[in-house]
Amino acid sequence: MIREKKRIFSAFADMKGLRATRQRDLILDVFLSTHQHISVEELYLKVKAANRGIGQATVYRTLKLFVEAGLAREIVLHDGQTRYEHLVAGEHHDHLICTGCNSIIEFENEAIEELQREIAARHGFVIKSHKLELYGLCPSCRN
Amino acid sequence: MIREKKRIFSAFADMKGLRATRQRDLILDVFLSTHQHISVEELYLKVKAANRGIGQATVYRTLKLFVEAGLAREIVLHDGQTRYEHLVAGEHHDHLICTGCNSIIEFENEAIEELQREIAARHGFVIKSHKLELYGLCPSCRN
DNA sequence: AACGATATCGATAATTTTTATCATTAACTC
DNA sequence: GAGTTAATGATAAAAATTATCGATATCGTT
Ligand SMILES: [Mn+2]
Ligand SMILES: [Mn+2]
Ligand SMILES: [Zn+2]
Ligand SMILES: [Zn+2]
Repeated sequence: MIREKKRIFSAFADMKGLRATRQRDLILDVFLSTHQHISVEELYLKVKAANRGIGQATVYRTLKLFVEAGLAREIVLHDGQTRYEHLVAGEHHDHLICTGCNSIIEFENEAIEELQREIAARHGFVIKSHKLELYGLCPSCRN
Repeated sequence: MIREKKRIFSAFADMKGLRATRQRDLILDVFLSTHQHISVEELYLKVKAANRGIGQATVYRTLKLFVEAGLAREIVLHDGQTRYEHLVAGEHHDHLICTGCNSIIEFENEAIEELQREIAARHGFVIKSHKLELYGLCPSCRN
């Protein structure tokens, strides 16, 4: 999986005429080693722990490349912080978020997706992307 | 409708012990005269046109009060700009957005809402709010 | 392997949006 | 009307992201 994603980025870089740099390699390694929904600042700190010299502008720039390459998705939740998560090709999911502890549950629902397409079609739109976030309290935060 | 909303805000202010100021009156008047999805900056300019002396911090503060009073909803779309829209008590809608011309179509779909509740229940959540945005191209922007 | 062109980097300034601070002003109570 | 204090407006500050730019590293070509 990780090896595959590295290959994808490498191919993307080739196609776009981008150079292979130590920084991009390292940031991709660290990003792939993390789990879901990491903020730029959090990732920057992790990367800096491995290589003191890396600037945060580079982390910002590189994450945008990952999105462009189809490896990552940018998500902005209720708290306004921009986060990135791994993107699995061909898959999609939405988020159920606890406003108490900020935990996130991912879900997929084809019935909703189909209804979305119907609504869009009714207005002559073709959907390119969508964002569905459900906010509530998880079982442990309800007490 | 407008008179009713002014009454609601007035009652809200009484309840919270807030004072009735010229600024709040004016900002509410201008806000109610606008149509959907206005940014703070846009509203600030409109308000300033009516009364040069008003500060934008007051507009920020007052819009938050409108939300608290149930008169307005804050929405943050793809472009990152925070906007406010009138809220009709007991009603809810989601957004279909054209990424070409930024036009917005509002829709309601009870079937989707029901599916959302089912998904949440499956994870022991009770939904407090949700956000559904469909992004695509409108008929005129598809050419 | 060295060269040359230039993409990329890191530091930092600049932007953008929103919030905090605080002295002054204006509502409300009596 | 006087006193109390919430609210305002100007401005500083914070927070997040983007732009700028000289120095450096990459890479195709020698
Ligand atoms: Mn996710
Ligand atoms: Mn709307
Ligand atoms: Zn929780
Ligand atoms: Zn359009």
